[in-house]
Amino acid sequence: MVGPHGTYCGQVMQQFAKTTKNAVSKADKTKARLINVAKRLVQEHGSDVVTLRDIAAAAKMKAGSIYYHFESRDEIIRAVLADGIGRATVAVTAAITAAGPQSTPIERFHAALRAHLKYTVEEHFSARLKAIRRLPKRLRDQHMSQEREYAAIFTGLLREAQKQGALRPGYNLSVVRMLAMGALTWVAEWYDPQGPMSLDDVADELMRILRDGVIKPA
Amino acid sequence: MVGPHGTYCGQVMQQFAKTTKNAVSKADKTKARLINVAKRLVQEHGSDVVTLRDIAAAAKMKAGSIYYHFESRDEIIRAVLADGIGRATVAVTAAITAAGPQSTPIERFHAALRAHLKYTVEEHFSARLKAIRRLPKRLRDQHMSQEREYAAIFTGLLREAQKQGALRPGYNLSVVRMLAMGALTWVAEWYDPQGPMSLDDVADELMRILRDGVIKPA
DNA sequence: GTCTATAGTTAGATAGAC
DNA sequence: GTCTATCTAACTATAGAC
Repeated sequence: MVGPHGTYCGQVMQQFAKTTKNAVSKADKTKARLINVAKRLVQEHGSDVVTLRDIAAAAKMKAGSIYYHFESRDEIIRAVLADGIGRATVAVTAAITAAGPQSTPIERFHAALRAHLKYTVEEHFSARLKAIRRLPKRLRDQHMSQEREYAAIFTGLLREAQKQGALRPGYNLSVVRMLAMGALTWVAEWYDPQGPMSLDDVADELMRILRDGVIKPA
Repeated sequence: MVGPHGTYCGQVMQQFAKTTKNAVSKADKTKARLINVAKRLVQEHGSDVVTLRDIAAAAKMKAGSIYYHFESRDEIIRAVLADGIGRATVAVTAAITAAGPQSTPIERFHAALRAHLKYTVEEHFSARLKAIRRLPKRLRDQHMSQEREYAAIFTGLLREAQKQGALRPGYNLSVVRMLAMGALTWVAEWYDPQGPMSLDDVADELMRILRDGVIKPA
């Protein structure tokens, strides 16, 4: 009657860890399916309005059955958040790697922003914001620590650029990073895929602002 | 048994309109008090978790009595949003006026961003984001039209600056505005009032980015 | 592992007394 | 105008059959 929660307790990004192992039980698959289904629903309707019954129905199960795989509704939401930030990390680090070892930190930062924006908008990241506050403290702390690791990727690139003397002096890099990523986080709220700009265009526009500024020098 | 909803139906920013009239009934006062109480609760706990019973208790009433003043819970949330954006508009236009007629559009834009940030963070504007999606379409449309009017203040200043030739060419001003305001909207998520930076410092940092860029010219 | 059935809560909303 | 009392409808979560 007790589900296999304990096995993964404390682990972060279960599904990524799992793929490196051989044993993938039926429970693992069902759990992963539930996370994917829940993610889709949360993206579409917001984390607050999605019920266990919704998730169960979309996964062609009954609501009660979910409790075999998760201890509570909050655990599912947390798993969705962890999945999202895990995949974002993969996407961003891949983009950085793709920039190549010859690239400058600024070029890598640019590539990272592009990847971040693409992921953010396509996965409707802002739906996540809504979820975080509602989580019980323990789960929220877990999420915030993942969030910090993710942010550190970007700050690290800026710091590299700074060390190479590529930045104007006098900036607080954390503040610059938060302003830049805030600008991109908000894009999901106004971006129109039917419009003339691609997401890369938007990221490039931000990069141009960071590079040149908007205002003509007097 | 029917409340006075119809009297104000379709009106925007009731409380601002009211202050210009003489007749302020008891119902008007109670309604305003309910909006203020609801706003405080929404700021503290998020729009989704605040219940009518919470609002009633904080206003020292019983839940059922609220229905004399509002048709539904959604109407209260909408009133909170309208109140918020109304006050933000007042704050921003006041800051622009305070910049004086001799000021440049860029200076006025700077003043507007400062006021916007101050209001956004102090009133925890981001709580609002959470609320918008849940509103029924009719109320959401009303809110979005107010939102557009507010945004137009900022785009207007940028367009003035552009006309005076103060901006670098090739920028989409709406995109610049949305990126800049997105950066500030996100500030409420990370700003620490105990930290070394004031909110004006943050706004100034963004203005410096917009002015000079972050990256050294090659 | 998934089901059915249901306990236990809590929410928004309404009716009628005062 | 505000109250009490209550309806109805949802939700999370649990228990036990299969």
